[in-house]
Amino acid sequence: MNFALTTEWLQRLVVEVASRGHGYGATDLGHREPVQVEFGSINPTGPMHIGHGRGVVLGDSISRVLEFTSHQVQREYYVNDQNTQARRFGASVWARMHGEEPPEGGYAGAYVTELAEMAKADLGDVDSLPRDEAEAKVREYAIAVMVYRIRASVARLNVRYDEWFPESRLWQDGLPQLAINRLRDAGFLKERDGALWFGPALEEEDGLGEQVRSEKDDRVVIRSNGEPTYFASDLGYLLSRFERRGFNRVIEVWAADHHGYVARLKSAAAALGINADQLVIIIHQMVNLKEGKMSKRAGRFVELDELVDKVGSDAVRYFYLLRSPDTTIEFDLELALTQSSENPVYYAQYAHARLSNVEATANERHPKLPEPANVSLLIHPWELDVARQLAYWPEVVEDATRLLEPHRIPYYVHDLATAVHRFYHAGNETGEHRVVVDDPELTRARLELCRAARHTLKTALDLIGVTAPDRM
RNA sequence: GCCCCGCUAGCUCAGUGGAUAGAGCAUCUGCCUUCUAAGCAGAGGGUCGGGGGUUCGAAUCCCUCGCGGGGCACCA
Repeated sequence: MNFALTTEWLQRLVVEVASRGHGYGATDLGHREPVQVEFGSINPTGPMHIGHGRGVVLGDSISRVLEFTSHQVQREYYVNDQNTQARRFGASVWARMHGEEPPEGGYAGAYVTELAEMAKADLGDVDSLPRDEAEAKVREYAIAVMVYRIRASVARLNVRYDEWFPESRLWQDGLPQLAINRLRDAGFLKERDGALWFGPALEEEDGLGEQVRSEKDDRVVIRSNGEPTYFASDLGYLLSRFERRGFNRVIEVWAADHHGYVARLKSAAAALGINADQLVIIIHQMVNLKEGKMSKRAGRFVELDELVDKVGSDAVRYFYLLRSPDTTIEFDLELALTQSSENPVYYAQYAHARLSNVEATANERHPKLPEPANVSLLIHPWELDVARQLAYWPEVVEDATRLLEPHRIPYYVHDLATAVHRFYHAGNETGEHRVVVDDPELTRARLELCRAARHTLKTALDLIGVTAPDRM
């Protein structure tokens, strides 16, 4: 695409964008494709920290972009409510309720003790039950509280979910069992050392299958003690989504520490008869603290809530989305706090607020303006530059959709805001270049440009979940 | 050992074959009696980690080496 954008073409674009409003840039790219975006699904055994925030913001923005381009999106959080970690968590709370130390590999944070106190108050007679049942009740209770808190944390970041899907529902519906039977019939499972293993299958086509395949690539589905692994649940989860719920595509957002599982899950999907290309796994790199690795056990992590408290949702979202998922973030909390007032998000929001203010001023000064706008009066370079930026927007949306890369949007927002600030500033230099002037026709033409730019700014900010204030 | 990500201005990062490689921050110089200065204009700052290759053309594609981060469980 390399064509000169003529003045006349740009002027017509301004009219079109101003009239389409917030729909400008939306396309039918998705053709109503049913897509699930699953993101942020951490074990509900502790609070979200700033690393989780990155995945949550990324998944939410991908969902927003897909919705904007006519995909039928369902946003899901997969709640691990009965895996090993959940059991350890429940056992830890149970231990604290009885004045004991958490078991080996358990959870030791202060919030565990707090949960134990809450459980004692809310589950009064739990100790009259047999130990197994009591612990299960405590686990259920503790998980429910953590999920509640996670919901609150992500809501503060302007993140929405449609479904909180519990792992236990898969087993109730018999899906992992169904998947295991299917894989067994197809010859993908084998028993060894008393456990049931899944062997790789994807390599068959490349002619290297026999060389690549080895026992160490196998993955346990059912442990030798008869307990299923998370992998067994994931097999059922694939059937749940691709077959029971009929999603054409499933997009998962994972942190880089899980990347090794990508090939395994894809080969499992293929073995189940699902087209592995329809399972899209987006890996984002880690968020590390400048002081060192985050670690729950060492008590060295920053809670997401704390960051949102101090910096605000808009700044947090913009900060995360300004980076490609492939970049590791070294997080400096102190710097984030001191620089919060000069966060680049305000540059964009300020442009929006200025436009809103100008439009309000125009309405006061000129209660009646001519219709329609005579956009041939938009001739200055700073005016046409705004229009030129507007012309780029649909392509940005398309790239962000096709590549599932929302980070392209804040960069566009910045460029559009720059054009807007220059346009506005021209009126500071010389009064006659203001939007609101004595001539109603000229005012009306420039107002048209303001509306087009403001709508597009608002649309773009919406897609990254950042608010567009009318006043700052 | 194997797998994934990164290496671009002093710092943090954009840029998936096409013009003289860009932005923010930092540094320096100007601009508020005005529709909002959380803004605008300008300056300095680059062997795009090294080396090969493909191409009319490479930060971008291929190979290789180096450095940094992450991962290779009957945890998830």
